[in-house]
Amino acid sequence: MPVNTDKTDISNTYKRKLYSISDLSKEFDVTTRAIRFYEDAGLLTPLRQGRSRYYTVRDRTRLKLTLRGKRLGFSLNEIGEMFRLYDSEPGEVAQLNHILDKINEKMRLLERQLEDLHIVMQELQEFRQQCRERLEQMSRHK
Amino acid sequence: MPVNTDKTDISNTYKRKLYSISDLSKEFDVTTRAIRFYEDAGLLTPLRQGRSRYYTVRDRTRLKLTLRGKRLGFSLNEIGEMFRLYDSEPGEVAQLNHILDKINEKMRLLERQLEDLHIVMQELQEFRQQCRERLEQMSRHK
DNA sequence: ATTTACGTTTACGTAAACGTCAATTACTTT
DNA sequence: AAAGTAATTGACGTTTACGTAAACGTAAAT
Repeated sequence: MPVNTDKTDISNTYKRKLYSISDLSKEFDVTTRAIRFYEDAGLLTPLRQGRSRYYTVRDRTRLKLTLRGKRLGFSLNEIGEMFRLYDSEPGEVAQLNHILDKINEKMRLLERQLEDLHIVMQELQEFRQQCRERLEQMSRHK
Repeated sequence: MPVNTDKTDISNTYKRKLYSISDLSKEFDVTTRAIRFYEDAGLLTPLRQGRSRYYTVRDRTRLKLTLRGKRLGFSLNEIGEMFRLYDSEPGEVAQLNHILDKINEKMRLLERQLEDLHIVMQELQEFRQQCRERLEQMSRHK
């Protein structure tokens, strides 16, 4: 549940769309330590009211993207790089082409990963099938 | 190129199907250090002729599987676990069912990863499209 | 015979991604 | 006011997966 005390400047300014660190921690099942660590890594930039952190919808989204990236094996640095690409004002043509290169590189990686994934899943299915046949045999053999 | 001196016991016994550490290192583009590390982790069990290591086809396959597993984000321990499952003599029904549970667990993980992969790839494609449209605009604006 | 290439062991180093205290602050509930 | 609850800031510890360097062995090539 979002933080909502309605007396702080911050929550008025941002109209109740703020999350505390434990809100996010619970929602995504990560420790608060990890969340702060992602901040150190430049992935999150929560508002500060004194010492307290308040996370916007944008932060929440970024956290979600971060965790998804991690599940795909990306390092926090790589994830940060993608965020920076996404946020960069694409002023010049050269800049835009550079971003396109980066995107294509990531895509190649992901395509390879997709291949790997299919192979491993198929192998696992075959193995599972073998196990099931073994079980069949044993039960018929009584 | 596989090791083939034809005078050692080992290469006669295993009929020329042996690889040196640098053969594998080159073929799969991993350092020899990494290969030895995988051995320490119990993933490879090369033959020994004195101090030298000789890798069988089985070792080669396992190395390939190891690297694929790594690309999918599995730890060496998890990879080892899968190898052990695969090698285990499925004596009892209980044992077999346990293996099936493990397999199903991995499959769930991989399915989630597949989802993540599709989502990220789609996001990247959209982003790429935006970049291209920007470029179009700029070139027309000349 | 000695360089060159390849391989081995041992051991310490390192980067990433947090975990785990400990000490402190702040709020709120009793 | 006291106690409990949640958050913060260090700071050090830990695990994983190797890198790197030293010191030595072996075998082929010059």
